[in-house]
Amino acid sequence: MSASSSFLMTTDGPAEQFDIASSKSLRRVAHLDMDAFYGSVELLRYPQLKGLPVVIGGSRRSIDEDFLKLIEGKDLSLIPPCDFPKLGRYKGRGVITTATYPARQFGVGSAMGLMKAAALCPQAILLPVDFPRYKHFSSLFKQQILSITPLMEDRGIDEVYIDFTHVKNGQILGGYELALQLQTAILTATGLTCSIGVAPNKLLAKMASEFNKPKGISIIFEEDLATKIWPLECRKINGIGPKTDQKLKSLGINTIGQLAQKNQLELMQLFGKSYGAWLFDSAWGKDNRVISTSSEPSSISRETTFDKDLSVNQHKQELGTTLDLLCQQVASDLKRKGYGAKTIGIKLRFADFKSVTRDQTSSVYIQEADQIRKLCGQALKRVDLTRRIRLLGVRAAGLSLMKDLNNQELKTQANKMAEQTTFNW
DNA sequence: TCTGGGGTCCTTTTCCTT
DNA sequence: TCTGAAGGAAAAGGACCC
Repeated sequence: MSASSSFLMTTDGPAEQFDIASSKSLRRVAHLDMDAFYGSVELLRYPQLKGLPVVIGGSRRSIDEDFLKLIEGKDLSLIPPCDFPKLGRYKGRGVITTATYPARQFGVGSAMGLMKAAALCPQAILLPVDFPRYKHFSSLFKQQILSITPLMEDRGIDEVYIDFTHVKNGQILGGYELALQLQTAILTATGLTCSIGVAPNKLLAKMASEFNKPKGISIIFEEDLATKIWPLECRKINGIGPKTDQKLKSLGINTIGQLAQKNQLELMQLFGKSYGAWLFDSAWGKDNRVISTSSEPSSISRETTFDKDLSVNQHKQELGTTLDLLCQQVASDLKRKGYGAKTIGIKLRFADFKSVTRDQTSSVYIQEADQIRKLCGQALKRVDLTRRIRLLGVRAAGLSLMKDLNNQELKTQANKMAEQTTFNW
């Protein structure tokens, strides 16, 4: 798999970059990114779609049901490609979650509206998103990593950071040896490929993992900054998004190298104290964040976009039903994960795509759908509801593990909650 | 023709209390 | 009673990421 994988050699060669003789470990951090994750997972069960334009997304109940009918009782790998639903037949709201390379050649990309994508490539095959399946493969590849390296930070469904510093083979060729070992283990266990960047810190490792996709391994040392990092666009820094990039460009800053030549104080004046300082440090490859192996959620939310924009006057019932459902979903998420929440928030997005949020904080931790619903009602009273509504969401924040709260506390809570007022659309 | 859903983090604004 | 300052907490919004 990796015979062609790249290895970024520095002028002196990698062996000179760390001191094996004194067995002093250099900090080596890896970023591992699965290659085209959703699409690759789908191709494992529909290999006949390899090389064809395929998009995944737009999941709506109607599509999912049609799709289930199509595949029911069949040998999935034998369904002819012409039987799969085509993008051109689809009408309605939704976005592309991901597109395979053949589909991208038509200009179709993730986050694109389905209708726009259909206009560009009507013949593309549309697969519904199968999140449980991706999660399953996600845990498979992470298990492989953990069986080899103990310090792994979960960064989402298809990527992780790994601390190579004190792991066996982690220092050989700057981390190349261990990266290769991980790639092989993951391919054997899942049939999926990944790209790995190894660097002195997370920031650089993340950039390095993008260098040679797919199946790449890229090794970066501190002294590679000027040659390997500075020529890149600012947007390649994880944390510089479209807005900041635009602002940087308007200042004549296009590359990371140009950003590094700026005065830090000036950046702090332009972008704010903390973000400005961070921009400067990032341009100089500085990042001292540690690998965090555990994390607690700070919020749990559910939201949904309606097929059509709804008005409170005409669609009172549909809005009410949806709000109830979202509250029930958040409640069940909270219970399943064992959390209580003190703050409940609602989110509305209007027909003009503008959003508002309103939070309501309770004096006690709550978990039940009707308690959440009551707080949502209080929050909704503070929103101007004359505009048509596109999206409705419910969020629980201020979380605490319920097992940490004692029974007496919970009883007091129940009493207090009984006093809350209700809201109807 | 538009633009999902689930998160995190940060900044600014608003509100409350002293 | 009114006003203003100060500080903290909560709320709101925005940017970003996968």
